[in-house]
Amino acid sequence: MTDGSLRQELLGLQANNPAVDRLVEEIIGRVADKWTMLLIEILTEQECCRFGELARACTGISQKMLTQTLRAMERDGLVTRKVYAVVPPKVEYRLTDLGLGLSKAFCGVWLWAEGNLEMIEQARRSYAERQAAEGTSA
Amino acid sequence: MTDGSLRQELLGLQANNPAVDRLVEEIIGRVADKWTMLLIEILTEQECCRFGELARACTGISQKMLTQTLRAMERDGLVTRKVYAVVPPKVEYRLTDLGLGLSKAFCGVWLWAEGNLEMIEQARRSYAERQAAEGTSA
DNA sequence: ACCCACACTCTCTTTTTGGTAAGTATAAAT
DNA sequence: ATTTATACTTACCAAAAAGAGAGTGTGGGT
Repeated sequence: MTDGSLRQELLGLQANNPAVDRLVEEIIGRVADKWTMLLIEILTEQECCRFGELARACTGISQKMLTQTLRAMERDGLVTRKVYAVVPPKVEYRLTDLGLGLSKAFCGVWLWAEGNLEMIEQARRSYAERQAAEGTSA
Repeated sequence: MTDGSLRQELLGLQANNPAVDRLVEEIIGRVADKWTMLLIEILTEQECCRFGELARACTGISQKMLTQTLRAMERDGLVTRKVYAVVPPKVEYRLTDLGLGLSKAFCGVWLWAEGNLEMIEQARRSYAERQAAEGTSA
């Protein structure tokens, strides 16, 4: 248990291929940002959304970021974008199977965060205390 | 299957408490960045690392970002920081149980990314093609 | 004739992020 | 006396990200 066996065991896949690793890191960096995760969650809860619905559901997002994030997700094959040739315009977004798979994968992280909220907050408090203590003694 | 049952089923926890949701989002935003994920991976592979070892293992990171990320991780209770009062200085970092839990949670995302690399790259190619096609016709 | 939807797009400005490089402390080695 | 090693910290600067807000196209309602 002192070596890399845990990750290997958990991953159970190819031995560290540096090229694959780099790609994986790039994809995770791309995909693991706040808005992407939020949009995935929203689209998991309600599978078909229009642009405006997403804007309302995704509190605090700007139009710009919404468009940008959705485009990136479309590019990566996480969502489909269906444009209706009507006026006023109508566009529907929904997760692809790929996107749904990512949603499930993220679920573990959500669970962890939900389950450990208290511990994290406590860690922060005690860190702050330690800092304060150092401040007074130093 | 048309409503939010999937997430509820997968999460199986409290009904959407907005305050909790916001905290969870904040924590995920904090924790799901490139360097944090990389450091967690490194510290999962080798449970005890000195600052310099991390710097070497985490290719491309600057001292500044390394210190910054490690401090944030310490603050959130993901790593412990053990300082030896020697000269030259010696500091050892290792994951806490909380950090190890997050490592496992991230594992699902790594697996997803590794397992779907090909699909993502293909999605990107076909998106690029569609863009190019629109460019010529429009 | 005019305004409203809706889903953007564009420009401009502010904020945040991250890199570089230099500085710090100190004991041991040369 | 000078250098070396280590783990930082600080100051400065460039680049990238994100927000605000106005503009766009068009068919239908008034």
